[in-house]
Amino acid sequence: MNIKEVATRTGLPAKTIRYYEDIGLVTPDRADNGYRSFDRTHVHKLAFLARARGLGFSIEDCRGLLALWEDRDRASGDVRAIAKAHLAEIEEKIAGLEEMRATLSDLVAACHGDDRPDCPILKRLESG
Amino acid sequence: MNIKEVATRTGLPAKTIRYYEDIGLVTPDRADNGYRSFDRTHVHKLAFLARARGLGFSIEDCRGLLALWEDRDRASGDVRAIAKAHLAEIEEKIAGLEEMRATLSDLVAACHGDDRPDCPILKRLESG
DNA sequence: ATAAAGGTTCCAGTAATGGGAAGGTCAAGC
DNA sequence: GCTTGACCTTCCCATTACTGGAACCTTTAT
Repeated sequence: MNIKEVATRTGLPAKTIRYYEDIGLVTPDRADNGYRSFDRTHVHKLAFLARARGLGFSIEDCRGLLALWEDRDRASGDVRAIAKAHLAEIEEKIAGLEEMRATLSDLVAACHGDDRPDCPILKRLESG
Repeated sequence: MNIKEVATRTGLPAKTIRYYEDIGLVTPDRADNGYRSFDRTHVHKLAFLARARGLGFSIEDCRGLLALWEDRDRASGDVRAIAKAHLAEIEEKIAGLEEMRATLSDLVAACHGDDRPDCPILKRLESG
């Protein structure tokens, strides 16, 4: 299977698939003409990566998850630990963004938003 | 005023202040020895930048906000538009992260997390 | 024969810094 | 006067996870 079809099947851009090969996440075979040749397991692996990335796991997280995935004897506790750490990060990010949202929506609400030069948003950025 | 003091006053790392000069956000004077020389207005501007960045405005947003801030005749509607767009972005990010959190916390809850190799998290990543 | 659609490698750029090298400057202490 | 240490300078490389583009080769269809 050539790269374009893999791209269609996994939803990953061809560029990204090549990049994943570069950094050692997949190792497709090569045909005589130099084209990458993917089989079912490669596609499966890439689809796994696409989903994990979609859930916001970093590339390095994915590397770890892949290793665990391919290790028949892995402990599910290891996977859980990665997922839990990731969950904590997500929750932190959400908290930060919610703080921003609160401040910003206060500011937007306070701003009359017309042609007058008086603007509470800038005032706030000016003086803290 | 030398860069270190400005860094202390604004909370921005010296590196970042130099970078902001590079990209044209501030233009400190230069002393005879080549050192950057900041005055009150520079510090004020940098403090403004620090706050705006702290609220998650991008550098380019900041450039726009700074221009409006320095324009005595600006319309507060312009500022409000930037802030509203940013608010919308933040809300999108929060929504995305909350989806991830929901999925992940389901997965973590479903995973027994012991030494057995059976892991619902990997199963889910495997089959979508 | 030619053109389109695919494939390849490599180089550079993104956002917003951070790290560190190599070297100039300044103030204090001896 | 000299040294030490803290500060300043510029410059280049690294980060994350790709994305775009150039230059070039292969396959397929007309």
